Amino acid sequence: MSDELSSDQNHSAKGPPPRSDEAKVAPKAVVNRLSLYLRELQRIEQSGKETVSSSQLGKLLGFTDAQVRKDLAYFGQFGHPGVGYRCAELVAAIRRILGTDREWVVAIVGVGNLGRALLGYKGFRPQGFRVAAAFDSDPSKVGMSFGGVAVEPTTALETTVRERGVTLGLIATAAEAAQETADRLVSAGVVGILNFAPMTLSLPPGVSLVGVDLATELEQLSFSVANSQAAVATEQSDPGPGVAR
Amino acid sequence: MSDELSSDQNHSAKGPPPRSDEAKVAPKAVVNRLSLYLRELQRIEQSGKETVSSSQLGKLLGFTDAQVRKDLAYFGQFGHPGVGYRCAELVAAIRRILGTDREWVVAIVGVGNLGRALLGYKGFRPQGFRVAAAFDSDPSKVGMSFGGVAVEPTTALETTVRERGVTLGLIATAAEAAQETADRLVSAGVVGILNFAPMTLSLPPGVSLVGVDLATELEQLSFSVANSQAAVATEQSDPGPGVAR
DNA sequence: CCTTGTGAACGACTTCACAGCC
DNA sequence: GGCTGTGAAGTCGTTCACAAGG
Repeated sequence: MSDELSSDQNHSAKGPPPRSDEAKVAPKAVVNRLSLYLRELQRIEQSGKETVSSSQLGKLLGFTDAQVRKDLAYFGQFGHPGVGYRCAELVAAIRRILGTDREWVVAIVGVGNLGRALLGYKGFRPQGFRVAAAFDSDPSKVGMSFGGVAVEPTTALETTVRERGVTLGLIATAAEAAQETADRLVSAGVVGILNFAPMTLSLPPGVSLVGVDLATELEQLSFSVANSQAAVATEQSDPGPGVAR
Repeated sequence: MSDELSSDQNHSAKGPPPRSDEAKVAPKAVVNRLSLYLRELQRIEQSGKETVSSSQLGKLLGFTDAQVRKDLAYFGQFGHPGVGYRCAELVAAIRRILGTDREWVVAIVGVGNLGRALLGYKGFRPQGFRVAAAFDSDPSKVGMSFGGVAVEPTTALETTVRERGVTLGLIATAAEAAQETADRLVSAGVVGILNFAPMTLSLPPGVSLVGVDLATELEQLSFSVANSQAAVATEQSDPGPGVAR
């Protein structure tokens, strides 16, 4: 399957300007940068500044001012000419766009080194993600608690996920168990999966997937170094230019 | 993106087609997929298959056959018409391209939950990355050992990095310490950094950076779910631009 | 002045479609 | 028959540059 869906139609013949209101789905690269903007804005807000201009924000992240404005403009008009963007306002707007203005209940499957790190990670809560359950098939881990979450046997996955209203699943199992874990999470009602297992998953339409493979990330770095593509990429996705000089 | 290195400047006015030979640097998106192809190929090889066609490989990952062929063609001719690609051959070629046909020596700074997970991660070694050092500023952690690597005080960073020939640094510190850590790694000779701290880093030109922010990844998932952009992409991160200078 | 929002130009990436080879 | 490599066409994303607002 291809990644995008065919969601929106496009078919303007030629003559009249296609006036499609609304519905212009945002490029993935844009959404990626949105997270970066949010992170930076929260830091700026913390420092007491009330507003930022697109060029200031851009400079902090290595983007052009035009890029910043264009990105934000995909979702509405948040700026104030002559002033810039008010941090608090923009932070709220971006969180709304990303869907993190509400709380997402997440479950972690696989309590190995990585699963434990995720259970103990302090950065999720403030961004709207609450880890409410953890599962592992190893009986010796069941009953232990990490980051305030008790480990349950994998057999309890479906019932616990349903009972606690878990909507996102985080897979930190071995590659071999990843697909089955995904299937079970989906059947229990999870609508999005963040996969850390070095394995390609296939999911039914309607379920979102984001994958993070640690070895793969290092490979990207290796290539980058081997080709001296300096550049600075701070996060994921997006091709961006910018080398600096 | 400026994938170009600074080597050549561009400035063709208009007239004659710019004839840049050679030097067509691969799109970053392509390099990203290369890692995915590699992972899949290794699995296929393991299963005993000798060859794969672009359409088979594409189907496994959710890409079109043309995409797979085009991606590989950026780097040379690896296929055999009528046959497909020989797995072993292609695996070797991709590793060479990514630069993982040799061993990279890496160091991890910050031995918190995440740092320990990275130290214990079994997936690095087989892909060409050897973790040779770990540092933490907390004296109570110094001397402990994880994944066979002893934790050293951060004060030893420069000397140890140099002595062991570390070339890549992995930052798993708190956001506040990330920039200073990066600066020290760079000054000790590291040429690439994989940053897990939720913080934008700025590095001198010539040093590569890849960033992974766990909260950010979840935000992408959140957006995806909120917009039902199903998608099955097993990708992981990717680049971002960055500041430099 | 400053800064945003945006059409239009530009360039980057992807898909198509087919010639050539097994 | 099956399959790759690749120009050509098309789509998508970024940069430019400027009108309009505080």
